[in-house]
Amino acid sequence: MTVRVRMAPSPTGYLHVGTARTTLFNWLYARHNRGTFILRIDDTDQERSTQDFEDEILGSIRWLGLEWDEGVGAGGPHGTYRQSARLDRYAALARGLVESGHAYYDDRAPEELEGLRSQAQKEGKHPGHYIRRPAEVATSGAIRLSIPQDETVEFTDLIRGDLSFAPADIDDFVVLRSNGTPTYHLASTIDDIDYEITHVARGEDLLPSTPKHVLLTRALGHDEPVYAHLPLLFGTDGKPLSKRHGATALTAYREAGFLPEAVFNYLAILGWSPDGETTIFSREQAIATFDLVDVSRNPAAFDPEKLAWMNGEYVRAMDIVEFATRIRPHVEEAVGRELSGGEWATFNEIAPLVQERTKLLPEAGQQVVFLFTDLEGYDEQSWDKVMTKEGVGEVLEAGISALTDLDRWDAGSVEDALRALPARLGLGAGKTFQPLRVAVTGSAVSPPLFESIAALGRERSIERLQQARKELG
RNA sequence: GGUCCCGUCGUCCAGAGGCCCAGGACGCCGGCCUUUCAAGCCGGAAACGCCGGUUCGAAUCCGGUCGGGACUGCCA
Repeated sequence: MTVRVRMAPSPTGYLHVGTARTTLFNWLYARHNRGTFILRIDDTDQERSTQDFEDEILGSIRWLGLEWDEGVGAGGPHGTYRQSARLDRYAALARGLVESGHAYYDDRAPEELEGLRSQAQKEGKHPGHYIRRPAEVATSGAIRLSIPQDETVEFTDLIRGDLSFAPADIDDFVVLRSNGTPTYHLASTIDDIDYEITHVARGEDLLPSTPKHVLLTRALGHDEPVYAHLPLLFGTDGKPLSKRHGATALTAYREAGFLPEAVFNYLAILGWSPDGETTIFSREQAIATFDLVDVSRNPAAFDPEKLAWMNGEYVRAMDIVEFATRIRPHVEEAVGRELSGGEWATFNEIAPLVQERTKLLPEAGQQVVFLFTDLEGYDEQSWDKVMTKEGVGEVLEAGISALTDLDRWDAGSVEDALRALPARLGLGAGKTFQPLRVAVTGSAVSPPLFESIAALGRERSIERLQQARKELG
């Protein structure tokens, strides 16, 4: 039997990192088993569903590299893979359920139902205990599934093991609303049957609904798929992941300059690992070893700091040409204009040094702005810390003459010339080089000094040293 | 309130009765390297929620307890 798994986002919001991880695990499971990964759109909620959200979700999934084999945009033998196109089918099957005696019409008023519920709660019982088929069944209204009371519902969860639910704790839930539209339970269950889904891996929040889906599937005359309920994602404080923990939309990470392969790796490590030692691994390695049964049962905290560290690992592991190419947009963004071919050549000279100290791509742009824009002043802290010291003026002057007399202009020559300064001035290396750094780059924090000066060029380097000398008064 | 799920360092993961006075990673602390910032290297602090039981032996099995979470809609 080939594995067929699906992801079924509702286009009513952005792709949440938790949903992204669920998608990732489904994808990994399909790839590991050489199965089929299906993408379906659960857009029964026409009010809240939008094309923009759908585009955003699909774009995010593609960005992560989780291509799907069947479904929206990819085609397949099951039509549009959009629930909004299948409303008639859901309604027809719901009515069939009434005919076969598995379901019944219910036209009781909301207030009446509410009364039954609060009564059940008052008595410490499950609402299902009261929301049952009335003696007098209606001939119209919503359609509820009738839960057989003589049998406990049992099924196996790949992650949690054998689970069982007492029928009294399952209410006769609505499958078709009185307006004829299906509930999530109905549409999702029918789709899983029609699309021949073999494994349903979803968030643990759906676990309490699973016995309903099992019963519904059986009432429809089929065997239920294998379920796997993934632990939910939390913040590092143990509270459910929300805005106050930072961005929860995957696109926010994309825009912040995270690499898709790093996000992929990080999401995978939330609730799973290939072994006890490995933290960084390729998608091929993940595919080779992934299995749903190995997924952790307890909730995982999404830690942006660890993600950032991991992103740095991926940035540094990147091929230098690729790195230089990928940060171009960020460099131009930081500089505020497009760069010329010559400027790119300059940039490429120090790109390897920038790469080493980059965690997020946009930071890389910040590191090189000094090369392509005029210095608009100095970083205040840097100035106070290094430029207000005794002897800074002499250092700058020595630097100016050392560079002016240079025959050749490259990092090595610049280094040779400047290395001689500390001894000549009777100062420590730091006392000599830091003032030069601040003068040339505007900050006490920058890429390595000699390479920076070499890349800046003789004329502009000396200009900046003179400018700083002037600022000193 | 009820049903269900979960419980190893601050965080993620490893551990499926002796290999564990618990291992790897992020973060943190200290050191080395060093002209800055990173990176790298070395070292350190840091956990089996609690109580019983089973067993020669328990992080691993059982029970209870406490704590956290999800669900409890004609939302998904």
